[in-house]
Amino acid sequence: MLLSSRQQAILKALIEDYILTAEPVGSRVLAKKFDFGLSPATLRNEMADLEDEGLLRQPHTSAGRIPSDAGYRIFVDVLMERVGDFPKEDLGILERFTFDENDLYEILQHTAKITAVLAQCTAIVRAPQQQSARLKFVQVLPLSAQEALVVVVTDRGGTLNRRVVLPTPMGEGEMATLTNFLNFHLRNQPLNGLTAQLVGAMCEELSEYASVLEALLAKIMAPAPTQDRVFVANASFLAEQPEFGELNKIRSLLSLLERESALANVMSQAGSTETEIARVLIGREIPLADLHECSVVTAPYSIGHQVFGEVGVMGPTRLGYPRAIAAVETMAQHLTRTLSRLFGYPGA
Amino acid sequence: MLLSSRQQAILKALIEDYILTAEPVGSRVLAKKFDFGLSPATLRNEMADLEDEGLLRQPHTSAGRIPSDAGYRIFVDVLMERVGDFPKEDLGILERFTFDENDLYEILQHTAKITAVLAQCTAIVRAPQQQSARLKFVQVLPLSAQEALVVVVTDRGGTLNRRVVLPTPMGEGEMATLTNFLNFHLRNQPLNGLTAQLVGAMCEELSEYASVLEALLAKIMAPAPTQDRVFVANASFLAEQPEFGELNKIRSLLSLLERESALANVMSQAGSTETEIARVLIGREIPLADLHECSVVTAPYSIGHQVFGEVGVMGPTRLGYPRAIAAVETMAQHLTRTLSRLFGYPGA
DNA sequence: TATTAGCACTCGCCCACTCTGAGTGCTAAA
DNA sequence: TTTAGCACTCAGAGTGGGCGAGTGCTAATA
Repeated sequence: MLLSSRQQAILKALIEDYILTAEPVGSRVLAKKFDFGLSPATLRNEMADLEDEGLLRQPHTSAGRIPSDAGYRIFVDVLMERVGDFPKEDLGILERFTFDENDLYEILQHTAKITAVLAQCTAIVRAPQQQSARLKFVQVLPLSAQEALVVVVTDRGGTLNRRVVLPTPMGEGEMATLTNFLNFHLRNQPLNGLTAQLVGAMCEELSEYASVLEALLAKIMAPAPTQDRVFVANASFLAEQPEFGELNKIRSLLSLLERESALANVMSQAGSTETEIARVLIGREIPLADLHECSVVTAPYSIGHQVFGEVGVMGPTRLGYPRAIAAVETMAQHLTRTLSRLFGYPGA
Repeated sequence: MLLSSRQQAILKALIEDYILTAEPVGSRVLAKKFDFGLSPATLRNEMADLEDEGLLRQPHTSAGRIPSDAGYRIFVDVLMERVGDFPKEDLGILERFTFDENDLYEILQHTAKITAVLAQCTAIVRAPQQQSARLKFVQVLPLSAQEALVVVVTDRGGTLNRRVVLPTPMGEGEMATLTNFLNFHLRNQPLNGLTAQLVGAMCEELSEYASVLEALLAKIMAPAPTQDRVFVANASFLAEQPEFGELNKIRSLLSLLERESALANVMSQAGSTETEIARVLIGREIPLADLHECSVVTAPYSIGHQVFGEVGVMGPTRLGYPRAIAAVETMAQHLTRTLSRLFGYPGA
């Protein structure tokens, strides 16, 4: 199953042509477009061999060849030329977004959009549930004597703002005291780890404010969205692809894109373990029947050395892999940098 | 152009059948399904009259009739029976979402999802740009000696959290002073109304903190997303509709759903002036060619007596109008209540 | 031995054609 | 005013032939 360098060249050319045209590639066009110095007949023989190896297949007898999943795999692993950096005008898009101003989810949504533009296909960004996030900082702000705003900052970049109706009126000084008390006890605690026991202990310690504390802690512990959040951009790209010309396929893909948990699953399973390095899943390698004709490319991003989520793109197996990989890695890096700058507190 | 009550009954029955089946309705099925006590021949005559009035049309000679935009218009304005309340199990969905815990955008996203379930079609929720929002409250929190978190609460329910690198280190006491100073000057100011002049005056007044103030104010004024934000749910519903069986139509609709500004336009123009009252736009009434085969139903929601955005649904002109209207109005009410509770400060 | 030209063969696609059935409009009778 | 009957229309499904792209095989060639 070792390919001669000529076979490699043919396979590479054929795949690149098919990625561009979406048309099965015949021996004649292959000979004409690429200068192998070989006749169509010779190419036919080589192509037949490649088909025997399982790297190409024919949609039907009188059609040209298209790559199989295995063919794409070799293309991605061995044959393909990685693209270097994106041209300036593309990266200019990055600058147009002032990430600094926005909150985590807006940043991720923007990232998805930019990734879609760079990779020229559908983009997906996953942010994991904030369940196990740890509290970095909490502050109780007076809105009125009866109401307070609780601001919680987590080590995952999340900021929760929650409104609490106070059981008893309180002054600003009391709230400041409470803030100090809460920070002392809760800093570095996981949000979902605030057990009834801990709450009880705290209420006991500051028994005069027990009822207020209980109200506050209830809000702080209140579960963030229990699901992973997933941001999709340029979904309509999928509808443009000729391989999804059948209505059923489009429909199943569209509805999949709306099932966030399924998407999150794919993303987290597809992600490589190495941060900011792309991993490619091709066709049936994806453990989800709806995506057996698709490929996904994902790269994890991180905050403070901990993988935080993935930037990914998705398209038919006939995907512009070099571009997709570059886009996904570039954006994962960018995201890691941005998030670390914004949320990576020195003490973390 | 006055319709006899018999014509009205026929028109109503025909539209209701068409909404259910998506098949052109012929005289035979009409006679069979509904008990008019009339023969198909008589119905044919009436249907021909209704067609002359422009309320029905034939896709082709040998097909049944389908409603025209004008026909739907009469159906919606006159004929249709409004649905009362949703059954308990449907409204149960509402309760499952604990709106209280989430921030504005999450609430709106949830609202879109629930609306889609209730109306059984694609849902859209618009939140207008926060440009003209007024500052209700600002607080500077110390993250470290070098960094602060600025929390801005607006009268539109938005909470902005922005990280500021301080030009000079500051203690907590100083930050508290700054917070007081900022609140005194900025309360009730529109965020986009912080002119250079005002900034200058403030810096002059507190000249010792001029550089810090400038950094803080730059962050506070930094534009929120300049576009309206739009939340879409159940987009795949559109792909399921037989009237969008052609790929081109699906594609144009999908790409439209991704152009937030265009959507926001439609929503804001379609919105009625009366809050929580649905307005229906049918087919070519929508000033956007891509939607000439669609209908949208929208109802504005508000915070503190000011219209804030719209809850809407969208589908083919063959839309379940009664359900759609009820869903949209229910959710607009719910949203108004929720947002007023969460963000409608007494002082507003 | 590797390559190439030639040729018969396969098969999807397109087009024209027919047939069928649903639904109509019109006319004449009830 | 309503209805039965009938001729007519037309989309859609099904059929069959021609076209063309592309193949595999064989025999000739370098």
